[in-house]
Amino acid sequence: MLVNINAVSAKRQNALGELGELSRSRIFLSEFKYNRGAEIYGETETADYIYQVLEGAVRSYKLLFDGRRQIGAFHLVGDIFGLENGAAHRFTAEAIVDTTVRLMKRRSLEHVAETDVVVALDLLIMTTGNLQHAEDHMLLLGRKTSLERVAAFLLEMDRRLTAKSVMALPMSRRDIADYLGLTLETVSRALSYLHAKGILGFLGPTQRQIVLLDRLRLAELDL
Amino acid sequence: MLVNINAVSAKRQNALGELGELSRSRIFLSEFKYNRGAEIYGETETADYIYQVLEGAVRSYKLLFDGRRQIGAFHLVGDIFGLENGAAHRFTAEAIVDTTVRLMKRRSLEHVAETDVVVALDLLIMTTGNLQHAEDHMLLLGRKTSLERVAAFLLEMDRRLTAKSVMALPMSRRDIADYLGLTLETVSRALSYLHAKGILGFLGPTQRQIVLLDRLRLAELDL
DNA sequence: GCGGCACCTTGATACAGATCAAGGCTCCGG
DNA sequence: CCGGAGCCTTGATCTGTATCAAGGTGCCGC
Repeated sequence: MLVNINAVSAKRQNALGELGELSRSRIFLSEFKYNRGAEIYGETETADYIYQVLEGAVRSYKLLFDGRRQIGAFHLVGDIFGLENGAAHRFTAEAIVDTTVRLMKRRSLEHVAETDVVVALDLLIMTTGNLQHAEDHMLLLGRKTSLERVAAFLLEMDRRLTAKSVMALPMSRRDIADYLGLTLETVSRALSYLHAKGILGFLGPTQRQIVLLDRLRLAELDL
Repeated sequence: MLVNINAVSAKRQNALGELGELSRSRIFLSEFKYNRGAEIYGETETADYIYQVLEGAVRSYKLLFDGRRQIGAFHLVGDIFGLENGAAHRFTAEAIVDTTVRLMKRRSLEHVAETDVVVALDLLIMTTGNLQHAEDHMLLLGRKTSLERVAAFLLEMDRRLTAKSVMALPMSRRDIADYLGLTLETVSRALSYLHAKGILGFLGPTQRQIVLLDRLRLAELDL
């Protein structure tokens, strides 16, 4: 559901690192805001738009009938998502916190890609990046222990989330668990263990602000 | 390692369903044969060629330092693999049985893609297909039970392997286990359970020939 | 400022699947 | 025909993670 609309407010000049040629074509239409928890699109819905996170964070997931959930990716500031190269979305996307996205019509992008080989290759590069992430995640989900998974998660977020020393995780323990194929209790225990070992520290009153105190030992835990 | 070379033996006119425009450009160079168990390329090797299976079957996998293995995909007759869109391979590929592949230089494909938008879009379609498979497999590895995984595997092989009523699996129980994130014993037990329930039958002296007797009930076991 | 809710941690117990172990079958080479 | 290797099944036991349970903390609305 669209919660709040700020159409065509082009004041933001965000870092478009991965956009390549797309950033040069003026086909991003407008901004939208989604409240925390709001659904951006549902699995199997027709893919009319693609999105870029300007502020906030998004989770993409699949559900089984009985409610088991697998989060395939978190989308952070700057990330592009919803790029399915097909008629229908393959994940449900939800705002984890209040989130602003920029969006464009998928058909106009397709149209450009059909004639402009540079845009087509940009799409290929982005899709390849998504594929590589999924391939690494299969190894994690199929063969790593709970501690290895949590260590890998922290290192991924450390790399992606910010240059600052403090990691402000937007997602809950349950989100992390559903990303790592664990339960929230197991995630919590792994984090407590890393805390006790002096590998990380907690900051705020909530436990979502984490400082990595020993990236080397953390990396040794992720094989 | 290349085991046996049949260069430019173009006698085979295989079904190239997924190749699209690529099948029309005459850039597939030659055929190679790999013995059962032979490595086609290693993880992190530079990706000089891309491959199509003409006969046989191939497994693509990642290893952890202590030997834990995750197979990301099986490549069957007609499948194209080794398409990394980057300098280095991200998996190790091995022949599961004696296997013949057709191969082409990656650079010549890249060269064509840089000018021909149709070829670039073909590459995008193939990469998107690989991504979709990986996304579904993340759900399986993260959230499905052992029985659900084995049921999903059988249905996938039934769909991909042959139109015939008998499924001749080229891979061992250990390969299946490493694809599904299980042990070979758990795979064996799940197959025995499905046999006892009358959902499948075994044929030959070895247990690799399987007949699906009740696809409907099998599909109900895969959520 | 108080009550309730969302979120997190920690402890106790249960269980699915891993591990350890044994034996059977087929194939192959001598 | 025999012996051994590779592969598979089945049984017994173990264990990592899930499940069940209780309690703590911060935050928000009234």
